[in-house]
Amino acid sequence: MNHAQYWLMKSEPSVFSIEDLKNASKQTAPWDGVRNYQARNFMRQMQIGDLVLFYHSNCDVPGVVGIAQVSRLAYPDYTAWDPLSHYYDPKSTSDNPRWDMVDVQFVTKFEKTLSLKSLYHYPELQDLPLIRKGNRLSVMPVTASQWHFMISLCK
DNA sequence: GCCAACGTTGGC
DNA sequence: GCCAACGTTGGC
Repeated sequence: MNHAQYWLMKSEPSVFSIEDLKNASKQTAPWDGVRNYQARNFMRQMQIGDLVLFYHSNCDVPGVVGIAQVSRLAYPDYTAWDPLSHYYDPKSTSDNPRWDMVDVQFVTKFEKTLSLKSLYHYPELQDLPLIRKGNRLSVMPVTASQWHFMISLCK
């Protein structure tokens, strides 16, 4: 793997959890439903093999729960075309798709959740968008040093 | 369930 | 292009 990039992606576990990814066919699933341009643009920058911190939001203990890797480059999010989908967006058409997604594959689940609350304590992570006040970005880049620091916290 | 922060929409 | 209104996110 050459020059993998690092990312963090949020999901509500009641909708799609790391367990769901682990149990999915080929332990792989499309990261659908992103409806934010900045987040979409980050997904367009992803490469096969990029590593992803899987984050659980809107739950008892919000935090990083494991690792996934990008297994397919960005392609149109077809849930935007499905009128019955929660993610339906009539402004996205197959001729001119507005939203993209990537596929991610399960890598590992941490024994303990790396809680958001604990992450606030570390100056090493002060520039991580996740812990900036009011940040709601659901897909964000993580620097190599931030990545290695967070991984070291899991040991 | 509350609500602060933020993004998007659309009238003008 | 401004900006008020509105909808969503997501921690608490």
